[in-house]
Amino acid sequence: MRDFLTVAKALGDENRVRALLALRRRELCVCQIIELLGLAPSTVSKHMAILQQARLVESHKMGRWVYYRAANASSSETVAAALEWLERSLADDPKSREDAARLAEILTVQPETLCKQQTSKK
Amino acid sequence: MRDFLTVAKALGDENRVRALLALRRRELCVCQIIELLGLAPSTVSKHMAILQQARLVESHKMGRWVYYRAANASSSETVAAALEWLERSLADDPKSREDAARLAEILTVQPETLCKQQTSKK
DNA sequence: TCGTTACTTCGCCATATAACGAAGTATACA
DNA sequence: TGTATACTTCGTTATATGGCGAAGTAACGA
Repeated sequence: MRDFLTVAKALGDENRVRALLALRRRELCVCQIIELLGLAPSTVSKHMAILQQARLVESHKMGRWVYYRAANASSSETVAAALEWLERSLADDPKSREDAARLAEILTVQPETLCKQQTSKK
Repeated sequence: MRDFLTVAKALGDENRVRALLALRRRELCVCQIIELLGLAPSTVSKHMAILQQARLVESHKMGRWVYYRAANASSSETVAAALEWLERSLADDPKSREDAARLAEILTVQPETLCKQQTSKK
């Protein structure tokens, strides 16, 4: 029950759902998710921690970069079924398509360049 | 996206999930749900309104009694998939079983008697 | 080794949510 | 035609959540 509620709460925020949808196939580093969502780094970091707590995403560190990806199907029944629900409900969502297009643009820039752009914006 | 978030938020509260699980097969009037959850009538009414807003439950009025039941599968894809997720994740949940046993007791009492007991408790 | 970079944690604020009791609404029954 | 009943709506309070910037941590690079 607790696991279910943790997952449901994690899926109750639009920005987390957008991040999760973007992470369905490819993995992304935090600065790419920041760019996609247009939120402060600290906010995105918190969102990713909540998704990870719910086991909806996994992360690994490569040097200075932290990469996140959606959990694979062999995780818990609750998580697997939740990701199916997400897929069935939002695969064709307009916002999801919009984000996919924006993500394609973001991916043309090297993560390193992207991060430097973000710091210079301040 | 909005529908998905409304459903996810509705599923993010333990009392609402417990009510929804109880309503999977049989319909219940509000006083029976009040008895099951042990919450104030106004609180239960609000929870049911949130579930109904998300289209996870339907209601109909019979005299003074309002009956709720889980939405049927022919509702939206989002709702149908959400109810499957719930089923797959929590069918065997300990709390769910406990509630099922408690519900069996509650159902031995006529709703009318149950409601009167509740008002007399004040 | 000392800065820069990429991310996280902390502290704060504004808003959202869950809980209750009191008051309101609608329906049965005397 | 009241009065009791079953539920909902309203108003309030305590806590949870999402947002940010500042400060902290870990890793690369000059």
